[in-house]
Amino acid sequence: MADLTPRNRTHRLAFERPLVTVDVVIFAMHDARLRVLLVKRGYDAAEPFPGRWALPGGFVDVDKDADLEACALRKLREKTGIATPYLEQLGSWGDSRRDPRGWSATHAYFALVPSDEVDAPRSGANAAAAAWHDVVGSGVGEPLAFDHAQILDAALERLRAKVEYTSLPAFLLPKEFTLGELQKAYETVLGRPLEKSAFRTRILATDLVAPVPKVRGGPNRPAQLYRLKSRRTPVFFQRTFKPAG
Amino acid sequence: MADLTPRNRTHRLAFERPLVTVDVVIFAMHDARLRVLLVKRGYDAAEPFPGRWALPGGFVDVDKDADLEACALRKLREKTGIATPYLEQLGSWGDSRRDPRGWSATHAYFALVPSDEVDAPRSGANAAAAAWHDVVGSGVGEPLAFDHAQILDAALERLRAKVEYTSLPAFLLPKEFTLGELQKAYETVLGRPLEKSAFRTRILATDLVAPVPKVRGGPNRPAQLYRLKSRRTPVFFQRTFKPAG
DNA sequence: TAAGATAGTTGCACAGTACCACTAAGAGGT
DNA sequence: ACCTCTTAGTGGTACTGTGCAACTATCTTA
Repeated sequence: MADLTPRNRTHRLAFERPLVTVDVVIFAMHDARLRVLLVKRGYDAAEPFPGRWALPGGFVDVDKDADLEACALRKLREKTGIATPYLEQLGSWGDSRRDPRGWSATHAYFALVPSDEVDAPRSGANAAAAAWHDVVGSGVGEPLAFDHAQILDAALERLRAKVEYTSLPAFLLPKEFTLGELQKAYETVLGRPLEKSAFRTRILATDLVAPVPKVRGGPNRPAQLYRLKSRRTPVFFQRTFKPAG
Repeated sequence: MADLTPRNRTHRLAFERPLVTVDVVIFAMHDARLRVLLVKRGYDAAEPFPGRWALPGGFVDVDKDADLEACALRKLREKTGIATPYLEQLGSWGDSRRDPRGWSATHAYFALVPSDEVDAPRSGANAAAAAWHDVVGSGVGEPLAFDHAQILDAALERLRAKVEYTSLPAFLLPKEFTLGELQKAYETVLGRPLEKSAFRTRILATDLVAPVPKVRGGPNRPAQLYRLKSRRTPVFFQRTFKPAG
């Protein structure tokens, strides 16, 4: 306990180093349902959690990855082909037992991808092993590899909390959308209905969207189409939607 | 690029592993000033950043540390003697260049410690090398080791953002405090004055504090003393203090 | 007794949401 | 042509919490 500045002791570099991974929780919305992309682990019994569903991720490659975010973007691009999603660092989980191969720490990110850019996981080498899963409650209804269920739960909690006061659901929609569709996205993530009037007032009072000179037709009154003013940066509101406490 | 499931490839375990560290941004408030605890790095020129101030932290010890949070708590306890602070994960920073010894990733935490429990850094082996620094703007007015200035900046940004809608400043105060002192803590962190009336209404409307049957005297009207109902869990408000957008 | 200082309250204006009712504009059936 | 259904979009009142400012309360010190 005398060593208060371990970085100063060169021999520490020879100490055992933890495993370092990056995992990405990728959310999308299809048919008014929130979904998350999972990959199925191989059946090689020598590997941990064979056959289990897991978050896309893996070891940091110190030769390929310039930094953690680049590593997360690489995983996401490999799985979905999307290069510029909304990407946010979620947190890190590290302990001696989450991976049977040793002390490991994972850096978790969560991404929101537009529903028109990924209808199906990307075709490719192991693409058959990746699939969208419906989110039900705080998970996907089945156990996941490692502590990924816990990470997914944290991602959902973060997402739902931020949806109360940010424009995050807009990143789950295609480039052009109606205010009705945006409200539906909010309601899907939150799991409760919102007041139409207050919702529209709030959205239009911010600098979030701009109308495009088009409408969406249908078996009823056409709706004005909007686009995001910024495809990457969310807007923060001053209030939450509904007093909850 | 064909390998989409690197965890399934055993030989990866032999790959080079990044260095893994934990750093803690420890905030306290003394005399209505926000301060952060820093440690001075040794002067051994073989080590990176000799003589520079740095955040308390160091390598994860896979034998001692059960998980990341335990590691952060260990660093904090070694430096301040405090065992149960408010502790929140801040984020992680990892890239190939932040540490000249190799690809490294740090897990950063930030802690809020009560002003009456740490007037001075703990005495001990290297205690002389630890000191409280006044926060000015987004830093401490001098360069720090590694990317610690960036981490400190992120911690301040997070703290100031959350102070707008949470009870975090309460964790910087002693066990018993007046509402005036609490308001002063908010104002110190935010750097702007708040309305007394609205502040009191907000605080008392939540389940944050309970009065203790004591008052604090002085050269004026005595003030009611309060204590936190929960010493660890913050309260979230529905609104921010002042519309800013 | 007055002055000074901080504690704590009260009243009014204003902003934004909740709630709810209303109008608008299309498709499709009769 | 008309009615109905459906979703888009607007308007009006009530309520809540903050901004602002003035007011009262209670202590010490001179």
